[in-house]
Amino acid sequence: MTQPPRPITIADVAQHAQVSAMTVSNVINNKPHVRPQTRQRVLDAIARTGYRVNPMARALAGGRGRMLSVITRQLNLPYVSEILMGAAESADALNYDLAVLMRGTRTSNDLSVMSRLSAGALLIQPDSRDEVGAQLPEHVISVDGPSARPLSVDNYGGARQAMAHLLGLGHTRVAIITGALAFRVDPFTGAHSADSDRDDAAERLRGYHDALRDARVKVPRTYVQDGDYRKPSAELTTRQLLSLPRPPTAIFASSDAMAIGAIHVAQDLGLSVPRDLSVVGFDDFPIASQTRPALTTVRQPLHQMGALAIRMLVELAEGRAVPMPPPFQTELMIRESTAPPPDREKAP
Amino acid sequence: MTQPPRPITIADVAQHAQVSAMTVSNVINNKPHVRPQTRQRVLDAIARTGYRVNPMARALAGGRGRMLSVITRQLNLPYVSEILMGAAESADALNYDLAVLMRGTRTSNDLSVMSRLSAGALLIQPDSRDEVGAQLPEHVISVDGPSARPLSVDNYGGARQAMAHLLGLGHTRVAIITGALAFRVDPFTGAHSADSDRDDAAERLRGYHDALRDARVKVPRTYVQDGDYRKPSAELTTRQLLSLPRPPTAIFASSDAMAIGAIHVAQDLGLSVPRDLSVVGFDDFPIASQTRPALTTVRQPLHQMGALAIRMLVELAEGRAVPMPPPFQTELMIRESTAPPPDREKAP
DNA sequence: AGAGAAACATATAGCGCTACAAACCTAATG
DNA sequence: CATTAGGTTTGTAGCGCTATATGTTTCTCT
Repeated sequence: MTQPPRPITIADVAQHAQVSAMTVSNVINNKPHVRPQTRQRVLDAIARTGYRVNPMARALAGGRGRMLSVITRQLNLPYVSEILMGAAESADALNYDLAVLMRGTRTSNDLSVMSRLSAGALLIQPDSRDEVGAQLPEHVISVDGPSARPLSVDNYGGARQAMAHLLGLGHTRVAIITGALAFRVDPFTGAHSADSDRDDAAERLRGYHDALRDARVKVPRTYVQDGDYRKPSAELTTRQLLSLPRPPTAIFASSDAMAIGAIHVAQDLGLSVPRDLSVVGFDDFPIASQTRPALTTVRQPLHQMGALAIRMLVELAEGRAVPMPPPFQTELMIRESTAPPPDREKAP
Repeated sequence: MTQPPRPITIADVAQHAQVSAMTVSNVINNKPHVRPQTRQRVLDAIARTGYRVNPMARALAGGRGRMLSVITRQLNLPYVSEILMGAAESADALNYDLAVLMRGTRTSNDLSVMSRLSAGALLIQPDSRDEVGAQLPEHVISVDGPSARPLSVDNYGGARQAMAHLLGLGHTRVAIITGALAFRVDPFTGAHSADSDRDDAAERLRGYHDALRDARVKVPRTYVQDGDYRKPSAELTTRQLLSLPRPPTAIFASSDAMAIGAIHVAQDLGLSVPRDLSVVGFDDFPIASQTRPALTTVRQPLHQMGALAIRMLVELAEGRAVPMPPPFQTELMIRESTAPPPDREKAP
């Protein structure tokens, strides 16, 4: 067991440079009032000794580190990793370090680590009352969840984009597979109220309804099917949709995973996508462009959101005020899974 | 700007419990020699005050925290996130916290944070001389890269599994698209030597060759095509393979992404997979089972590797010796992209 | 040249925690 | 009943750094 050599401290550097420890500290932190010549001497000593700051000591002593953290529950979701990569890029550019913390099942004790060690935190899908969020709201930004500073996507607008595309193509029989609608059913009154914090699915559904209404297109109630963002739910509901007496000619799926599920079911039933059925997804995950047919989908600017969140965090950390940006706009990625409805090709 | 109230310290708790700070520390750390009654009193005080340890102070003072870190460069790769999720699960079960650090482009200063704050680190695809790895090798385990304690997958065996399957199906015209072969070409002598640290691709290729040799199957040199693990490279080479005068009836792709690329090209050329062409991938990423046809592929137990790495790290952290496990065995996931060669169906 | 103001450098005092060793209690011995 | 062994508790002394205040220079201006 090799004993790691005693780490170099600020005092060692001070000795080498023939200055006080404080001066070394001042140099490290780019404080003013250090003569260039002295600064250089210290810098040399740092290089010579191979000194590195101990962020813990620094944090303990009151200074905040140049580290930001992202706190999330899952990691293997494209949703999360997209945000993360945007955040990482941005952090790198701003010369901050990024730590990703996965909170475990129970509330993590050491969650406080980062909240103290880092200058700020980005929360992805935080709980209603996330500890960090509650404890130091002024250094926290959240995506897809409540906090003092939530970043949001214009889900409603995205849905309208998707519907405008479909409607524009001539579809009138457009179904939707919703995301997980976050309704809480009161066990006593039976009343169910939307969880206003996590309403992406509902917003997309609203976009669907409004688009239909504005276009004066009427669809049967059965065209609205509940999904849960995941593929199996879409497979089930697509089968139901396609076995309807008057099946839809287009499906707006509230996630890419569900869109892919819908396409697979359609193909299994001998239908061609997009000739017989158009499908639009939501998210634009990396797979979306890799499937056959490549998926037409609503792109969420997750990468940019991650990047912006970090930039805002840095602003906050460095004491500047930051205005909250408006909801992020989505972008419709038109690829191969949508086409005019078969009717039209026959009719005119 | 609400000033966060001064955080509760060990001293506050001590005062509440009418004991010394040291006793509180002893209780927190489950040290022996604390009377149950006293312990309880302290525990109550902790609950009452809402005290939480300050991991930085603890780390500074010499104790190592219950935190492990994973250090990686990328996050949006299925490869990485699979390992990560395994690690997260395991860490959670062992009551450790997990921090994921993304090292930026330059060597991160605060990389040392975790190496000091955490009890150990798992390095994913570390550089040849990663700082943490070099500085405290006794607390580091790596996956897919050099370190004192590298975890490895039996790439050779995996390739042989894939080939045995193909050969068993009756294929004799089997091509391979290799991964990124890490050869370094000496600019002077022209000699090229394999980078022994990152030899996955070469190992898979060796498995391919040996399987062919053992089965006494001869294939033209053109059946070995260089890829780089990514889809575009496979699309290019598959086109070449299929335009050969005697095209292969099966392709062993060294990654799932490349396998999917191969399938798409084949489909574009009007071939049916697996009827006209069998394709085997390597990795078994989540997408593999979601494609049509679902991909037959060699599964790397990444999840388990992540989980084991953490378990080993905990052992190391707690002072026990851990033997290095043998290379992880792969598993062939037989799905829909492989079938007997068309020849056979005609011939007999 | 001397006063005052900058600019520069340094001592001091912790941040919250844990080793370590010393002190304090029991209760079981001789 | 003093002695000792053992468990139990508590000071003391930092860990490496920074805020603050307090010295030093050095420069500027009259």
